[in-house]
Amino acid sequence: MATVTANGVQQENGFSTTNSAGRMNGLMIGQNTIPMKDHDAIKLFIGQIPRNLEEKDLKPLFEEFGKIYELTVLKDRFTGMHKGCAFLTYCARESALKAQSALHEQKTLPGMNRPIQVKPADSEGRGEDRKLFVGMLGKQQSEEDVRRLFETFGQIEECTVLRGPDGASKGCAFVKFSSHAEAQAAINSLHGGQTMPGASSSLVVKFADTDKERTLRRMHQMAGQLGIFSPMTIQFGAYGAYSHAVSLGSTGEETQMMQQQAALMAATQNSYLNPMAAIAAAQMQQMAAFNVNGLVAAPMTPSSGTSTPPGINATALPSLAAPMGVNGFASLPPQTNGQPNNEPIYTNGIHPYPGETANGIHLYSAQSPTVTDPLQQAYAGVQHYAAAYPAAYAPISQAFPQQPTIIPQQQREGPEGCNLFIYHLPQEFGDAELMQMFLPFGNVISAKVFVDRATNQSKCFGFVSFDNPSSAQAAIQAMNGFQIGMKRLKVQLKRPKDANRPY
DNA sequence: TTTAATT
Repeated sequence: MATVTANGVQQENGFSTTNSAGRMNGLMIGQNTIPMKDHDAIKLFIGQIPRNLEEKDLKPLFEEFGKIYELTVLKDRFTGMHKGCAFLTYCARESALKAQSALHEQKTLPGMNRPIQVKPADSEGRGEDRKLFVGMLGKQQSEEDVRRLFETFGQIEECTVLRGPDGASKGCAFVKFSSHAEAQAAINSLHGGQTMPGASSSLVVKFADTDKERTLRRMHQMAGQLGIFSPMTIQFGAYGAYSHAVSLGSTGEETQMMQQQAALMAATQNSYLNPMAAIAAAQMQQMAAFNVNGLVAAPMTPSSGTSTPPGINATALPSLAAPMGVNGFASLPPQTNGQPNNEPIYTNGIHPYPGETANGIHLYSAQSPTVTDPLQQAYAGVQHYAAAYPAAYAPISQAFPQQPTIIPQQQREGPEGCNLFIYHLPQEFGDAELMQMFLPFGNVISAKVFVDRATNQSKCFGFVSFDNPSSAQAAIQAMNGFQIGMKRLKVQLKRPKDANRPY
């Protein structure tokens, strides 16, 4: 029995039902309605979604164009962090087309500085083998100008000039053709052929980077930035090894190893001033921490085949490789690629420090003489945080910055059991950094660093309030003992006797 | 001079 969908498209599949609005609902079998979609339905990628919007918030916006078959907000699989984009499949192909033309680049959701993106997901078409990067454009050249330049070579599906937040062109663009051959033809004719007004050299037309290449470039940039400020020889050593691998042309495993090292560098460099960078490093590592065997790559050991970079202290190397092998972010068997392993494995995945027992009690003989390598210490700090991160998974609903509404103007108390006292904060930390550090664990209603009135200097302690006790507990679990520089944070429930005083 | 994001 053929039925007609809400938008009038004939549908050849089975027994349909309708809801109260008269829309087709799906296939009814007994009491259950199974959603149906067109065989040629299009999966859409939705970009530029504010990170506080979940499926239920998005649904009304998209339902306007037809019955939704599936809507999934993308989350980081490890941190649960909203990625700011989603996949959307309508039951009817036609709905997808309507939504795309009505919404793509047509409106900007609150808090975003770019318009919403609605287009077929990458999985729908073939890869990026028909997308060109165009460099050395004039800063004045618009999408239209670029289009005119390329339209003789074929059907242009997409043309975007890259712009900064202020809207100024970055002098480059992406142009997507409907076929690889068209794209190739454009390269052949245009690359290097002319110099645009204001450009420093001739036009660049080449296939756009793959995801892999992009990741590599980011690593490289990050490593470069770290190198500039790096006070530690070992970081230059790590960077050297990384560059070496790049120049060889990287295999998957080498890429993983580079990511590990980059993460390590980030952890080291930034844990003094910026634990968020350490957090970012931890997130990066999730992508790369383990090789196909589930074993950790041990890239920096002298036996790994990669030459030991000049200037690196060889005795420091095993101390780098070993902790990676022992502790993953997930609980893994204690395999270490042949590295000796005498360390206990803790079932909760958290690796306590020397001076701290497995159940988290501080003995406060903390700075063990056996852990003196600052890199290792910094790494341990990241490990501690990252290992405990899954515990913070559930409460995450508000993402990092760009949420002006959750930045408190003044200190607010949460309910009993929701207020934390944090000591041993870095001198440089202000309210904003404190808040950022605790946002992953839930809804922070207040974050206050105490400041000396006379000097305006931080007193290195502060208070953070959540709106529920389990967020507070998750934060204690993850952040108490978190190493920043040479200090470890003390994170505990605020003593109730202060409860009624603002401070 | 390589995007903000692609399960």
